[in-house]
Amino acid sequence: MLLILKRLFDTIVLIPNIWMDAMVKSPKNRISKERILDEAEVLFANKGFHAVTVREITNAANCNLAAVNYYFGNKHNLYLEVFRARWIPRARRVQSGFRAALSAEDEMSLAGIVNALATAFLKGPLTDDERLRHSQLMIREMTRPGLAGDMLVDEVIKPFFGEVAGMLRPFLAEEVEAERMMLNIVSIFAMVIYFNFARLPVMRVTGQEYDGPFKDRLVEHIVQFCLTGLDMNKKEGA
Amino acid sequence: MLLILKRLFDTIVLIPNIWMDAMVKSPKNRISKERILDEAEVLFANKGFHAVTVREITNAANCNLAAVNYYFGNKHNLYLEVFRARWIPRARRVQSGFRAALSAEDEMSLAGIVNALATAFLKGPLTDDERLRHSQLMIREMTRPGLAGDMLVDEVIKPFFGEVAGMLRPFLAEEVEAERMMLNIVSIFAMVIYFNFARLPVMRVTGQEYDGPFKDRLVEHIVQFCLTGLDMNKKEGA
DNA sequence: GTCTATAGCAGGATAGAC
DNA sequence: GTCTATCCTGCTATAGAC
Repeated sequence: MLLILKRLFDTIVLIPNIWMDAMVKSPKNRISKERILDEAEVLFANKGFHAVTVREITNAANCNLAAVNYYFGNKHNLYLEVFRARWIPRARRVQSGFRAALSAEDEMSLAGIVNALATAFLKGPLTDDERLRHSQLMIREMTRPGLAGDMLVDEVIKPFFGEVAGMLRPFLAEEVEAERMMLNIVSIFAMVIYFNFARLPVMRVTGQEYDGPFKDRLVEHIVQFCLTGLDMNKKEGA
Repeated sequence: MLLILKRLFDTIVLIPNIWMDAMVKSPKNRISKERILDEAEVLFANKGFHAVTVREITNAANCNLAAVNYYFGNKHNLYLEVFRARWIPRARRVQSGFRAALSAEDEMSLAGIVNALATAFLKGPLTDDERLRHSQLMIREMTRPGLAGDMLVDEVIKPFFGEVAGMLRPFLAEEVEAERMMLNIVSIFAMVIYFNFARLPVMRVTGQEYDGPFKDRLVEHIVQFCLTGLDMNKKEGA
């Protein structure tokens, strides 16, 4: 029991500091460390934290079992670091892609904003694999908070939602108060995220592969649905 | 020695709490098999297949470790059985709720269908806990196919989507072909499912608890968003 | 910094008493 | 059907050689 308490204490308090020191003092072997982060992200995204073993990671990264503990202290810390060093920077890249697409337009419009959002997240700067990993990790953290979820919401999602809110504001009626504004933004994201991570049921239900042409149709659909809902398909006079 | 201390600790401190929970959640008069299914579902929903141990389940169900293997053969089979015996019947209850709500209306309408869908899934026949569990399990299967995902799509989702498609058909233009029809239905579900399982970020971003009044506003928002998109909030003349 | 070897333990599964 | 006792695999984490 003392051992257990000690382990707990180490995990929460001591190891992160030790690990920070190691990172600051020994920036030599970035390469192994980076490979571990790469492979760990893929595996964590595919299978989840508990389903992945450290052996699996180090084998995939073609390095020694002990390397994870050497560089990251323990498995859980590696998981957090995957978010700090991989997920968050990638989220920022997607956001930059969104801003770039917007600033390329002649003038801002509701359709332009929604289109830029859907495009950035479904076709944006990421490779297809990256995109899948990204949303899988995100979904995992949303369904099971406590591992890295808070960091994710506070540092990435909330600020970005605020930014988008500011962009939409001029186009929406003054009566639309803060809560409704957020619900609208969340709804756009719900669509984008869902079509990203729920490929399997979407493919099964539509009978389509997630190839280029289909993704183009998806973006088009999402933009139209977010702008006008089912209205766009309504029968004349119905 | 440490092992003995830990066992002692478990026995004195942990077991009584678990036992009390078990009395509340799964009264002893339910036969063991049912109690195991009840507790297994809660745990699998909260933590995922790999993060849950058989010991955890049998403790929560207030029965013996060997019971899982006796009744279900192994852990994975128990997981599948949770879907067969709990998830699918509950999904059918939700679907029945949807049909009941619809048949209570004077005449079918687009708004009526969407409203019945959102209501059935967000306020419908389930308790709040059931609803959360239900969507958590669903999301897990969607992000990680192979455990029970196929069964779920084939036996529940696809047939239901077909049914909804038949209902929407009369209200949509003839040009709307099968794929676009499915994308529309998937989109409605994306909204409903997202607001069900992503409570945490939604709460963090809106600053609201998922209480009764907020859920009413959610349903209202979802219906409006699905019917008219952002249009409903658009500034006059924008 | 990298690797081997291993401690120490949790977890799934089973045999067999009752 | 239920329980105890136990096997044994495979895990994380660490010690210590090089």
